[in-house]
Amino acid sequence: MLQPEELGQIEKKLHQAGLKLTPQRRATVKTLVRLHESHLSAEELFAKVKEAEPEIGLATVYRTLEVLAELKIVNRVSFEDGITRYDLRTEDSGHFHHHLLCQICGAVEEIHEDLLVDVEMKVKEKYGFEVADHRLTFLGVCAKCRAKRQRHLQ
Amino acid sequence: MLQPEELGQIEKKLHQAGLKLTPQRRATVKTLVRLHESHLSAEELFAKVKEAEPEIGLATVYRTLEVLAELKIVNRVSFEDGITRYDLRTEDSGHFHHHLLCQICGAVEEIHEDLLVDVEMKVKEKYGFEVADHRLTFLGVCAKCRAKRQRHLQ
DNA sequence: CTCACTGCAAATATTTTGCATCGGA
DNA sequence: TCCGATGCAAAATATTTGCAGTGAG
Repeated sequence: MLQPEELGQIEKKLHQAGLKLTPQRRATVKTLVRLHESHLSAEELFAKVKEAEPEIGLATVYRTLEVLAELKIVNRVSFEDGITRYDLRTEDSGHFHHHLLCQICGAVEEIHEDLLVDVEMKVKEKYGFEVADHRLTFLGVCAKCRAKRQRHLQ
Repeated sequence: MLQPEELGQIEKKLHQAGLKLTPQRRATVKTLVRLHESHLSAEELFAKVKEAEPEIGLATVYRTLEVLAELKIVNRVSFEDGITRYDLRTEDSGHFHHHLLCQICGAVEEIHEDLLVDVEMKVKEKYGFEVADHRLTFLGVCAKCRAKRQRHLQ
């Protein structure tokens, strides 16, 4: 929805950090914004970026992702499968988002609602731990697969 | 605390699943229970098990961990560093536990308190997602490092 | 006695790095 | 122009697999 906006924002951030805006970085960021719902791995992103920028190398994608993670533009996440995925931080709210991973169909849905405000406060008070960020994934059965299961039980 | 108890429980589970109780599996499970607070990687666990069972191979440790994960005896977890770690499920409560990962010193602390009862209910109601399990890690600064930081600021 | 299990080494998969070259600022 | 950024290939890690031999049940 606010994708072009985000694209500009991110390029600005890169610029402010004193980094060069190479065509490879542009293409990588652009693809990342376009497919931000997909939770791509480095390899997958590489394949997508290559469509627009065939000269790009996999190492550059890794290096760009590293830079983006340092600038807090993306989060590294991993869903049990040992592959690191990259998740664009939503720029609209300063808030994190959570994931719903369906164990039947493998779909990952995002929840853009901070459910942990109270919990984080409790962690701070009770354990003296200052929370800066979090990773929360629920594993279970998504609405679609639940419906499907119902149908099959008849 | 209830380690020997757990050890027996786990071996019983393996047996019930029709799996052989080889010396390698015994040694692996025993080490896992003994060091259950360490969040070991396969490689680290291998090194530890090797002390008691020098003949064991790394592949066996991987294969044993796979079996244990299938039987829900361990959870796979990963803390952003690309390495899969294995976390013994606490047998005492049926409940999950959460992690506090200190970004300064790298320590991982466990919280054995289910903070998400309300949140999971909300997820079910609002998103139609049936939660079976979750992974929750807070990233931040642990109490120890906070104290250290205070001292250095003086 | 049988077949699941194992060790070892080779194969894969994933990510990082060295280095000569290129090109954005 | 200059130094950061890139591509490529090689290296470093992490994990899986094929296979012949072994031993738990």
